[in-house]
Amino acid sequence: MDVTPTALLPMPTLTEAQVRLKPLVVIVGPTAVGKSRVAVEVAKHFNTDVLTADSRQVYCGMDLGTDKPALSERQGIPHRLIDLTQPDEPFNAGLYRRHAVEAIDQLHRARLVPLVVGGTGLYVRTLVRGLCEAPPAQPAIRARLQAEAREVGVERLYHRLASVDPVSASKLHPHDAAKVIRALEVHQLCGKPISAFHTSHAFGDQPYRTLLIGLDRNREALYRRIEARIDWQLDHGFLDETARLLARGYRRESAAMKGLGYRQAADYLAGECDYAEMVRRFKRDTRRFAKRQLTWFRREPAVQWLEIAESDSPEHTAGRVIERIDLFLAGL
RNA sequence: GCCGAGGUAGCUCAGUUGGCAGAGCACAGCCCUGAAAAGGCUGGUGUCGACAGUUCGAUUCUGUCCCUCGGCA
Repeated sequence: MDVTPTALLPMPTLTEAQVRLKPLVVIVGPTAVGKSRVAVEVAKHFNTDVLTADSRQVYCGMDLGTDKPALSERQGIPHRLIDLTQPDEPFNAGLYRRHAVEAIDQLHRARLVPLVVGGTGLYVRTLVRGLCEAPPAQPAIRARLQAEAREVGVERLYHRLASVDPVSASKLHPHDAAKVIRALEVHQLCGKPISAFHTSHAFGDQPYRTLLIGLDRNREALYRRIEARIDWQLDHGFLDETARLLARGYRRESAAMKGLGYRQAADYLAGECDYAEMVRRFKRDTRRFAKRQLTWFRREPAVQWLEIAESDSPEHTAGRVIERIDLFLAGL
């Protein structure tokens, strides 16, 4: 960090009393709403880092397709919780939480406001409301359950779940392979139903004093931005990035390569659809994803929503966010 | 102007031997506790081009008109 005369650069650090309350500011919103640009401005103002909450930006080498901010866009602001692992390594909400808690802790020790920005609802929730103590995924067990689902059908697994954990079964749809498998996995690992962990935890932790800000735009405008961004990515080497990852041996079935865009691009590169169809699916699936994100965040309690108008600059939106944060800090 | 074909959901179309219409895509809503950019669920009233006639009843039959697309002039 450069040594700058404090008269020119105010350093709004937290007081000891504020730090003790463990404040946390989180900016959420659908993909392409403009979170990253705003976050950099906000981070500059508070002289803090940007902590991303993005399940895809954690992978090294997946840059363009995950809309990872380029170095120039970061404007000297450290971005953390990016590039944490390789695309063939398992990553999950629990690992994210561990990394994030550590980063937040460091910022608190420096008496700075931790600023989390991201679109992965579950990851944000693990910070804001904690994560239950159920055992983490165990690759061997999971692989076996997946194979079984493929061979005999998910319904059979669902039926088994209904006998060992009727509570979970009643909450899941028999076709929801991912969650049925996870529930069976937990039961196999520790003999306890995952529903027991969920019930006792109930997202009841409150490790931080949190301010949640949601950014949104008019739906049509958001969709236009999504499509424009995808066109830009395709014009700037997204297919090359995908080809490079495939060439390095990352399989199409891996969690990382099943991400938006990579999946469609890999299908196209394998000759399974033409270019126009690939673009169509990439855009459509991204629109649908943005919708799911909004459903999730709408349900998250206490989100303060800010609607961004087409004519608003990132600086303007950042100004509105900073106002909310100032109010929040003043109330601590 | 004449001859064809057609006008049904945002789009492409199916259909009703006359009984208040249905698929795909698009879209909308929802669920989610270590795969979460993943995974799953739900949703179709639309002047069936307009008007008139026949009929108990017309989107379906008849007539006129309007529009679209071909072909011929």
